[in-house]
Amino acid sequence: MEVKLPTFDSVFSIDCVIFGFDAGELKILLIERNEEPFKDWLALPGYIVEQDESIDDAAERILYELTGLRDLHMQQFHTFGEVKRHPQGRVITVAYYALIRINGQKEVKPVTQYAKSAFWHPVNDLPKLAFDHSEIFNTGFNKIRRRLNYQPIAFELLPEKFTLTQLQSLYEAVLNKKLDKRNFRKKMLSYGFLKELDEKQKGVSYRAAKLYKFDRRKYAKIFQNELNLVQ
Amino acid sequence: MEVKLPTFDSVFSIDCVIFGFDAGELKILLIERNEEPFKDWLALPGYIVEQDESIDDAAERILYELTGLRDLHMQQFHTFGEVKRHPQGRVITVAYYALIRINGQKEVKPVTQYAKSAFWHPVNDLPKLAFDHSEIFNTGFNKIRRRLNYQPIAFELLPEKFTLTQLQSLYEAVLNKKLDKRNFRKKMLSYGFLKELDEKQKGVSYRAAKLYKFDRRKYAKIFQNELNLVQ
DNA sequence: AATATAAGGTGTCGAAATTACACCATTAAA
DNA sequence: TTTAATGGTGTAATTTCGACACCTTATATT
Repeated sequence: MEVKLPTFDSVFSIDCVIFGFDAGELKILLIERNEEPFKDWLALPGYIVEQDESIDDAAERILYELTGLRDLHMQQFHTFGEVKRHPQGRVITVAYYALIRINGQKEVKPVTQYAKSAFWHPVNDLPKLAFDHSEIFNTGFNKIRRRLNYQPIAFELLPEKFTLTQLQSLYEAVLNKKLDKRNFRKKMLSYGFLKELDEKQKGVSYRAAKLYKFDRRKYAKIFQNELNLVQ
Repeated sequence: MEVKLPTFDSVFSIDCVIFGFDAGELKILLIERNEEPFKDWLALPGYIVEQDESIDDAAERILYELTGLRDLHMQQFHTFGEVKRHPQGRVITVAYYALIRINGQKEVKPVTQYAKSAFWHPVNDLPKLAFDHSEIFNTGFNKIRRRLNYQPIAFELLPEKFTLTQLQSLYEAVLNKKLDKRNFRKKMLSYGFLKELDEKQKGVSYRAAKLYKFDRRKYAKIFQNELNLVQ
């Protein structure tokens, strides 16, 4: 039996592709929908922009409502405006991405009834998503892959203190290729925006690695004219 | 006396930043508005997206109606969604750019009454534009400056057959800096996507230069993984 | 015919960046 | 004490980058 849905004329909406990095794996945030159409499907967090809020504000609000996450640095990357994207009417969607540290403890949980749940899912082997969200995800993933080379986005995904191996495995996850350890370290250190700490990794069952911090001020100075960080 | 304008709830619109290159100078296409608000002001060509057309289709249609130009390869670059952008109501605008050859003969002329005229204007010394169009232009100019390094956009601005000096002066106009002639030629030729023709420039009062063509197929092969074309 | 003008076209060398490549050191657990 | 796992390091060959100057050719001018 087919459910008859109401229709509407035309709305703006926001969809969010939120990347996290955890246990050497790149993940994105998905929700389980609780409303028709695509009820029970997995989808990107997204909803409708209000009359009196900018799209940037809307992106923050919507992400919060659907996942409980706040104060991310979200950036728009593409607008999807095909006519038949949404079964109920005309929807033009501005897609945003953000990068975030997943600390084991950080729980994600919808604040509204619109989503049943929210959770992290590895970017490899994503299931089919609602609407054209698979396409939106792909577009976003390609964007950050490219931006990795000229913006310090890697550091938003890592904890404040990180090891060079963690940094490298993040690059490898995003670029989807192996990098040479010695060359990677040489290059990263040569930029001068990594601050070596007097601290070591803890709780590992092998030789502990030195911890580093990302020095935002040095970065800003050096990269006024953007460069490629990795080949 | 203040004119009272009608208001509306919310619309999508398109604005176009169309770059052309002529006589060694980079230009964009402006219209003179024929309607309130901002009647008689200069503005980017732009208008409202219809219910039943995709934003890409709308961009093509709107550009045609306001300038008579057709079949450009337009690409979206940013969406502007501040609340107070438009005095009459909420407007979210997807901005597109395109690059085009200005052949002396190619006239631009509005097809609708919405614009009084359309014309090319050098990107240096642009006047203040209607709405937030100055900001839109700046954002677009920065985008193509960056894309110049990894997309063959230069070739869309040049005539089909061009000299290396023309190519270089286009790069110089977009990047806004002088480049070394020998290094530039060495690098461009080394990529292998320029086809040397058996023809020379005509009608110049000095030694005629060889003409080249851009070889799209070779380009596509070489640049599957994008590179920087110029430092 | 001679000259002036304007742009076309070309090569080298040093510096810097990139790449390929392998082994010993350290720590914790078994 | 041994094993397992990762940390951490240097060099040499190659490639790319950037700086740099002069002769050639075509047309216009006298």
